[in-house]
Amino acid sequence: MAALPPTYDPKTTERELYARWEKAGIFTADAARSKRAGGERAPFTIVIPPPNVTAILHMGHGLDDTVQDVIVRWRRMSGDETLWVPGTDHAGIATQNVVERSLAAEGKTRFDLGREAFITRTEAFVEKTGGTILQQLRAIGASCDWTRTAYTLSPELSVAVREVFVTLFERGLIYRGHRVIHWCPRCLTSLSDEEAEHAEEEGALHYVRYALAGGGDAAASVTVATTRPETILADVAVAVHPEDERYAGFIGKSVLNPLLGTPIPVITDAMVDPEFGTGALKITPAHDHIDFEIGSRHGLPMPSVISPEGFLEEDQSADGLVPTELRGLDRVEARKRSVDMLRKSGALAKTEKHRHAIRHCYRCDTVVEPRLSDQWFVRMKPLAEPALAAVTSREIRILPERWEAVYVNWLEGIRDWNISRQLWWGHRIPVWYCDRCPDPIVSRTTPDKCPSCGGAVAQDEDVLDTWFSSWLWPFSTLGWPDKDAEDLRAFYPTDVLVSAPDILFFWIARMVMAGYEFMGKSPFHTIYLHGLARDPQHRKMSKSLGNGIDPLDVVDRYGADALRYTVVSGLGMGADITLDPDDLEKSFGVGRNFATKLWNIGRFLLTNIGDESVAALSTIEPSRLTLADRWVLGRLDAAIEECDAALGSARPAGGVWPEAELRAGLRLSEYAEAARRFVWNELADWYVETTKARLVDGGPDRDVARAVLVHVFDSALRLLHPIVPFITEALWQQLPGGAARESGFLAASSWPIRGGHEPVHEFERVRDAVIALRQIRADYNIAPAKPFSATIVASVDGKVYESERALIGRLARADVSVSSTPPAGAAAHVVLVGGAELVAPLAGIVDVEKECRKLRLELDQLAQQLAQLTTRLASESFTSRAPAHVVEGERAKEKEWVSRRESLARKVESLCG
RNA sequence: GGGCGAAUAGCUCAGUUGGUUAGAGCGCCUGCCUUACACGCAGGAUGUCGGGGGUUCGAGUCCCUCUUCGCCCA
Repeated sequence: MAALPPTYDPKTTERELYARWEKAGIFTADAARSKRAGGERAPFTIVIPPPNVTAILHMGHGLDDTVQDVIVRWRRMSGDETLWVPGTDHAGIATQNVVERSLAAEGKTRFDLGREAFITRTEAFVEKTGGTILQQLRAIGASCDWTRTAYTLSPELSVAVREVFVTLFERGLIYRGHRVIHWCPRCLTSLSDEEAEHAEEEGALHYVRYALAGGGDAAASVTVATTRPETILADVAVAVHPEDERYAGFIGKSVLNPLLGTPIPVITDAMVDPEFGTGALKITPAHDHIDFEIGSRHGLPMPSVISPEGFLEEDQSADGLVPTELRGLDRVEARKRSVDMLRKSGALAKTEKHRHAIRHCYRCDTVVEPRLSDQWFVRMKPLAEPALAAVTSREIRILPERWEAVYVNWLEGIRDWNISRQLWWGHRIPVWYCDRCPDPIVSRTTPDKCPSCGGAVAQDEDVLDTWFSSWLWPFSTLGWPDKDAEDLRAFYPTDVLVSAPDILFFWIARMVMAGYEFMGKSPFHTIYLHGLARDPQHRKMSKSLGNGIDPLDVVDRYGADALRYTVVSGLGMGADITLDPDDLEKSFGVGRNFATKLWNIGRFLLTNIGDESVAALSTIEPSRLTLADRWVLGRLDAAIEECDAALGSARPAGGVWPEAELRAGLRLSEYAEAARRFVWNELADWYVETTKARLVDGGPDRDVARAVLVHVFDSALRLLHPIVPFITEALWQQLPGGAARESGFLAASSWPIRGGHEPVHEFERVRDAVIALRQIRADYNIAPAKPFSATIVASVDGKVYESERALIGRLARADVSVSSTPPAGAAAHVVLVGGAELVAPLAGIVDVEKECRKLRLELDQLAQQLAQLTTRLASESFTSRAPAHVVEGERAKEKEWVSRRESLARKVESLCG
């Protein structure tokens, strides 16, 4: 066998291994093997949150897709027919923006090209640069089924989108509405509520006097507080709360628009908050959501004075309303000018600072403009009900639990979803209008003439919100609307949806709704929401802040396994992960170090086991196993159990999560820690050390050690494979018999199961004795290589020390004897856990003072704790009320502590007088 | 303004239904290149579990309250 280098080199391994996995078809699911399609295996499906087709991999993907891959590899090894569906999202606004920017560089706009040419150009762009991210996912080891790669704008998925639109229209759940929506003046499209994000900003609240019209009391006026004085031009009323006595005298009268001098009525509406500002609200129905509602109720006109691009402009609804000095100004500029004008005319009473939440476009961060327009909406209430019930009935669980409240809260206050976008890149709305007939034509197939009158038809200009295609992702990717599609039968419902919480509403909740509406079943049973990648200042990683980390950079420097291990071990349930873009070594050294450690354990094994065949553990006569052998096998079982417990159930057995499993499972960091602890702190630190002499000594015991080592390391590699797939595969392939076992790939091998090995507590005595000897060595600065002698004084049960005497001595590099009486003379002392004493006569160097100080301190601390324990046990209220096993445990502890205290006291007595 | 959540070692975080002498990684201190590993080994230090009150035999864990911070929705 070739000599292995002392550090693992991911570069020479990872790419080649991935290619071999892919070529062997390990990631390709077979629908026929799914139980739902008559096969033998339980299906397990994850659909990837589709990244934007033009995106490149960032740390958010690195995190999200690592989590999915860990889960998927775990299930694949556990024998499920596992499918991880990859794909991309056409990302309407984002992709259109990118192409428009490239056009702008040529001095052109999309309107110069025209719709068709623009789409052709965008398609070419996507063709060329799109899907890069799918290639990048391979570099981090993502075991997606690439034969099923999907795309939201593919012909297949477009059929699903059209089917859903038409069906919902037929069910009365899609309608066209004329109302105020969120409008991005930069993207020139409407946005849904979710896409218009809140951000707190320092603004100003202007108090403006509206004088009473018609002479009379010249001093009488109503003062209105507004953050948007430039919209005063489009005011059509002032509203007050009907029970607000302050304004009782004004109701039904008119006040003068302070910028235009035209009269507008004072009306009452219960929606007005008397507590806010002055309690009087100016009504501008075309430029505010609430004003629109009030305006509609009162049948008021709705003039609009702001253009789609956000400039003050008149249109036919607002003929003559915009004075020349404001005309053509941008919103912000117009606001300043309006304030000046109001100040000059004396209408401005005062201006206050005002913190308030302003909505911004989630794609370009431009301040959103409320705009009156015609849009298509989905009626959400009926869709929300099953989605809500799914969580309360435990068909779906959300991890971590706290997001469940957020989900419920959102669904309970759900509002209709604006799905039309004034873009060109996306699914064109399947609605046509006839010149002569009033009703729109909503159709699955593209009509060439009006079905009623045979006249010409024109398709709706708008496209659908991208999320209107991605909410179908769990079934559209599996072949729906073909209800007999093999994949759909075999793999729907899917199992776990892994994502960050920021798209809980955009995407996840809507997928649940679509799942129930079109499949009659929830699309998945578990929603796993992980945290976000943040920098050391705790800021979210983002392109604009420049604090991102390129996962490929990390892979290049430390390997994919280092990236994955770092992410998984640092990702507590729902917790954010902190990574430093300026110090990758600090951030990912943890993972790299772990990989190297694993590599070196393998290196030790492979170089010391030799080329002769290794016996299967099952063929080893149990009586030939040493204490250490039995101990490590017991620890392996414990580690498997801990990993299984941390990962939890793959699915709810009866379709509904039982209470006990509802919050359990998918604790990936605990799984990683349990596996790490076993491999590093138990296998490497202790067991491997115990085998060194046995491997050198030869003889039949050598074969026992070799068998146990190979078995235990093989199992450890299996346990770790989902987290660090490359290095475990590379090592496993070299293990004696490795590649010949099972399918030839660890990635396709089985998850370890416990071997029924009892825990071996006696070995803890060995460890304690070794640690105590090392303490003495450190305390007295005895050089590591210099041997010293020590006696273990065990008055009662010294059997373990007797039988493991040589091992203890070797691990501590000391000459150990066991006796029932302590040796005479000055010595260093440690009282061991079970009450045995360790005495090391160190002629000439023992510091009796120091020994006494150490022992007294220990005795004091123990006495104190023991006193508390004794008091507790003496208390009737404790012994009678606490559960029996707790009391029992405390009694056992007391017994042990008493014996230890006696040993310590005796020692102090004899040594310190 | 409404809702949800967080506060545990210098840092990042575990701590599942109340019952261990409160843990891990990183960092820190001391000594070691002991031929698998210095990306390592051995030994060590570090916590009034945000403040206050309560329930309980028993509270990091449950309740109330205050402080600070975060997220979501108006």
